[in-house]
Amino acid sequence: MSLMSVSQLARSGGVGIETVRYYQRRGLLPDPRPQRSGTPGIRHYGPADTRRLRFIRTAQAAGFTLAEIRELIDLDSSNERPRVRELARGRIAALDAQIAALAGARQALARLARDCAAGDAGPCPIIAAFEHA
Amino acid sequence: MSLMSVSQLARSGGVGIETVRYYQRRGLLPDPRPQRSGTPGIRHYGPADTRRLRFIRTAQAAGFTLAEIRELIDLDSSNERPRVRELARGRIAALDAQIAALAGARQALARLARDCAAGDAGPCPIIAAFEHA
DNA sequence: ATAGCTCCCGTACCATGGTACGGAGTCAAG
DNA sequence: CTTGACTCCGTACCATGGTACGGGAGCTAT
Repeated sequence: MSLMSVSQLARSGGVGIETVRYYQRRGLLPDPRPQRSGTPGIRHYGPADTRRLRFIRTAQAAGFTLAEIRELIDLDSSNERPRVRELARGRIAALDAQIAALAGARQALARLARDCAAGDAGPCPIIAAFEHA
Repeated sequence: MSLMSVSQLARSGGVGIETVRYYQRRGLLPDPRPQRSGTPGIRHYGPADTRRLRFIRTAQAAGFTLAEIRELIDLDSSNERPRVRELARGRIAALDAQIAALAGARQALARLARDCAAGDAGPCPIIAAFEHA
């Protein structure tokens, strides 16, 4: 299981084969064949690729875009930790803003759903409220 | 100011003109000219359109897609409040999940940023952690 | 009445994150 | 030595939410 085919790699990362190939095109996953450029043939992948794939999924879950993830990966090789921290802090701030916005919307929506359920007369307060907020 | 041009309507809703036209194509905003179909000429908009535009923006902020917003609008005319509540509840659940995911990512990222700032030796813990999470 | 804005309209294009397709090559088993 | 599974590759397509372009018509002020 140390050397995997693309489909095994994809499964190990919980993504589709096409997604693996897409990540390679985006430079997020190494394409294991720059030996002589243009060499054809079947690629084989190792544990590092599985880790990389996990990295991508986790960073994605934290809200990083693929472009940012690519930057993080590149920074990893170049040891520029301050820049990594800068990206992380930016993402934290964005997450805070996003969480606050969603929480606000959630509260408003929950209250409206309660009001809407409370009576069946007149215009639905959910719709009405969205026109004025 | 009661009857507006498209650009005034767009400004009143904080969107671009093209966005107004896009919403019309998507059926989110009425196209004020079904008098005789195909009548050309300049359209005029009223306060109801501004309200509708605000509704769209607010619902969007609550995470509804344009398709769902369209459904909400259609339901408003047909008085199906149970269905509106159902959509609202679904959205609340989705918001809860999304908020939890983002909060988790935020906490992890914040801790990692602290760890990363704590020392400059070895691999950056942010990158490393994402490979195993 | 001519310039200069705005409008209308269709169509094309953008970013993001994939997903699908078709043809050709490769590989292992029966 | 053929069949079937898997791979490679380029290209095209998808959804979402817009944004831009270009030509022609109309309004308004000078």
